[in-house]
Amino acid sequence: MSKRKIFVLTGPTAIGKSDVAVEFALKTGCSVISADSMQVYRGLNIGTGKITHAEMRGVPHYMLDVANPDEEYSVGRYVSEAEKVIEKMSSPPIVVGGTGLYITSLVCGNDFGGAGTDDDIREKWKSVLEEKGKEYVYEYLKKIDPPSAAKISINDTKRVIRAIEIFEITGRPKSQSVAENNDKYESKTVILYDDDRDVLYKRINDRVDKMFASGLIDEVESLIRYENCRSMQAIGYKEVAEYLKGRISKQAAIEQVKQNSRNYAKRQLTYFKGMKIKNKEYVKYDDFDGIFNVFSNFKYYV
RNA sequence: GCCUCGAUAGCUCAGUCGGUAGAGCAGGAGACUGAAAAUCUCCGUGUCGGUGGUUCGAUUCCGCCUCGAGGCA
Repeated sequence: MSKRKIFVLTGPTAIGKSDVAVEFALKTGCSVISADSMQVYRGLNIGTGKITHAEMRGVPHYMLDVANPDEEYSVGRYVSEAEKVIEKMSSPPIVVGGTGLYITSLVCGNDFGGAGTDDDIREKWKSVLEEKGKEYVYEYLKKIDPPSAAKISINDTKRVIRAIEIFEITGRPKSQSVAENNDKYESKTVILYDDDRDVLYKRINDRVDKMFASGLIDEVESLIRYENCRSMQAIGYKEVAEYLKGRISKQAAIEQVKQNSRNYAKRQLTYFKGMKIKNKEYVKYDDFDGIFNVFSNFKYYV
């Protein structure tokens, strides 16, 4: 059985992915699959820059609003759910989003070594971390999985604990159980870019201003009961929550949302650059013809 | 007008008992396999406000000037 084909469109936050995707979908008749770790949550609309119903212009969008804000969504869940959606499609979809890990995991078919998650194990090691310190936890990882320990910083406690978790669930060290990419799909990826960093940052700042103008604060207020949930670590939400609790001024919240968004965009750019994925190509964000050309050429040669 | 305190990296500031200086943030580069809008790693030469003086040597001490902040009139 030959591999299914997918188009992938990504780029830093505020570069204009959603619009391009709809344009492309309207021209080709394909559907859009979101690849965004925060737009999966219902109710997180303004702050995540989620496309509105009107903006979809009739194009079917998937993987938006698939979880409640108090759920703990994850890459693993994303991959299996998105795969199911793609299975049902007769023509290639366009996968659009800024969450690089979701994209690479979906396209490559990562199975994460068959290890899921185990809250008990995580909680256990979190308390060990608090009681005995990161050195102790790191030493343990060194003992059970030296190659992983060598790659992970002692300070990156999330990854240290995850590596231990994989070992405790599967009985094998992460360095041996995580499979190589198996290229689940035949994909063509377009990374939208802007050659002027300052212009990108300006666009981000303006977009944040628009979010506040369109009611971000009210949106966060309506979600404030989820403040300790994973969804509320999203940029735009955590900062506004601080404001609503009276810890920072409104102006400070706005500035922080801008700052964190800019830092996030920077990290995204680094991720895309190093993304190990086949057929990736950079196209300037406003070069619509270029984007269409890249995708349509791909259509013919596969 | 007088007095006091400031003036050091893009920003906020530390420091040098006189031997040309360092943190946080910003910025840059990088990592990333079930928290990823998360998490983590690396990168710091700047007329130490200007100008005279003391000194072997001044960003550091002294004088004057400029600009801030506050106080007294």
